[in-house]
Amino acid sequence: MNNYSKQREVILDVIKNNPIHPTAEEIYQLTVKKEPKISKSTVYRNINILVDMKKINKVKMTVGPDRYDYVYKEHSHMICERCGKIFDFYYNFNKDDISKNLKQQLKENIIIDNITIYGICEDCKSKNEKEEF
Amino acid sequence: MNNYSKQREVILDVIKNNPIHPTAEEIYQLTVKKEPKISKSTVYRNINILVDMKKINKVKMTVGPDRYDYVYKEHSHMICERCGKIFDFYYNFNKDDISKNLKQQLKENIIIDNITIYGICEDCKSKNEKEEF
DNA sequence: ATCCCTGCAAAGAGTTTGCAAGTAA
DNA sequence: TTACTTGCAAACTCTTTGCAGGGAT
Repeated sequence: MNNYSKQREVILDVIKNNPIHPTAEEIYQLTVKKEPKISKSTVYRNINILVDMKKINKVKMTVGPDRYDYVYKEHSHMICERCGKIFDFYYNFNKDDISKNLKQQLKENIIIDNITIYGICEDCKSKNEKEEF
Repeated sequence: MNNYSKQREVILDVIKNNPIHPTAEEIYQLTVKKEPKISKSTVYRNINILVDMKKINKVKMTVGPDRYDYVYKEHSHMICERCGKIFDFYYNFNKDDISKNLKQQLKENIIIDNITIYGICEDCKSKNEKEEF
């Protein structure tokens, strides 16, 4: 399926060592320091391959480009809808019970991959103290 | 802040009466039937205004354009990562407990807006029976 | 030898913006 | 009459793709 590629190795390494949920652009900027001739399309292509290989996760943002996340341990994300900051956290969702509910309501067996919370972080909340929060 | 606008009313109406989680393009196609001279930029502008007004929700897709959702009752979404289908469902997440955990782990008071599950639906699962699911 | 990978440049999808004219308050 | 809204077209951001050459197996 996939041949070895130095570029892909460096890209994965960059994502692994930068737990900042980098965007494709940030991954490119970090990778190009180690592989000066790499092109942005190679970065995009390999990011997609790594997502398919389940070595990294794509994190959907409410605003701005997608971000990526090295899969080191199962965790959840809380994403601020205002500023886009991503927080990792651990929570023991009752996946069996959620699955049971999904099955009842949707009449489908769903495989739960991950659970994401969209909300407002403290900084953004305090910037909006006048509003209806 | 916002003046009345016929176009915006029609757009909201279209979203309200089409619980199919339409994309901006679909909203435009449905709206243009009632308002033949409306432009796509007006649709985009008003969608953003309606999101700001919290009359509709933006639903982030794993693939393809964003979709929109009339806010009629609090519910959660399960989004298939393979085909992009959105399922509405109701689940009584223990938001107080989740908030408590977020506070402990992130040292921030987070306002939870909505909880989205990303997973694989039954159709997509059976199309991949050979794989490691 | 065959298939996968690369860089480059160009194209693509989806969304936003500047502008001059029109409409609401 | 001031501030918000519109349609149009152009610009913009992010991502994907076609191609010819290079590298892995």
